[in-house]
Amino acid sequence: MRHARLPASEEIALEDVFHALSDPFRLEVVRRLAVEGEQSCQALEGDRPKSSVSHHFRVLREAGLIRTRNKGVSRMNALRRDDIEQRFPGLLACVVPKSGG
Amino acid sequence: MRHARLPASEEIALEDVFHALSDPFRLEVVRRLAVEGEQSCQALEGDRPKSSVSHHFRVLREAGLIRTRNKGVSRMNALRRDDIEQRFPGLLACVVPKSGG
DNA sequence: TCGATAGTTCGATATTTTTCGAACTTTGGC
DNA sequence: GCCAAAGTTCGAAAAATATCGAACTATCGA
Repeated sequence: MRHARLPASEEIALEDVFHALSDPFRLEVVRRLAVEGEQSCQALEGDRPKSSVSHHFRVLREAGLIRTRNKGVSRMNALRRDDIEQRFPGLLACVVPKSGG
Repeated sequence: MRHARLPASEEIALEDVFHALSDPFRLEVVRRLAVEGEQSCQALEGDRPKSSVSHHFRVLREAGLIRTRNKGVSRMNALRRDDIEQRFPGLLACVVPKSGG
């Protein structure tokens, strides 16, 4: 299983982040990861076939928004909060519902 | 000349804003409007033909990012700073170079 | 090792965007 | 009214994305 490339924090490009977040499904995924923490792809798929879900997670990963690790038979996706905050301070706050504040 | 619709502040959709800003040319336009203030389309066109420039300004307008008014023979485009800030506080700060502060 | 589960990759098709020329509209100046 | 300048709109062609099934990979448990 070849893993898709993960940009370093400094390499995250604003255009790519915006493109990734311009899709309603992906925006919702990011919001849920922000609120609920690390999740498997399956936990966030709607009715979509898995190839479509996988595609959207890949876009998020390549944009630098999420990181994926193996956990048993599934893969857990986590928002790269600190990396994003460091690179584009305040961006996440615009995206996620105000989280306990 | 039928004017493209301009969403009210409350109608501005985050997906649309992100889509509008995911294009390098449009992102640059927004940055320049932020720094230099109101500009004609011509002042910001690169080498592009005017139909292409017009298209990009329309995307920005329909996303709710800019407002356009007639000024003599040209049209001046202004960033909808307050509307955007009201709807998505902090978003513009992620996009524009830190402006004296 | 076999089967099941969770994702990924590939390939083809569909949809959306972008690009650009040509024709058109609006405004200003003569 | 006529011409030029600045944009807009239309239409067609090119490019980028999204969708989805099928085949493939990796991990767990029996």
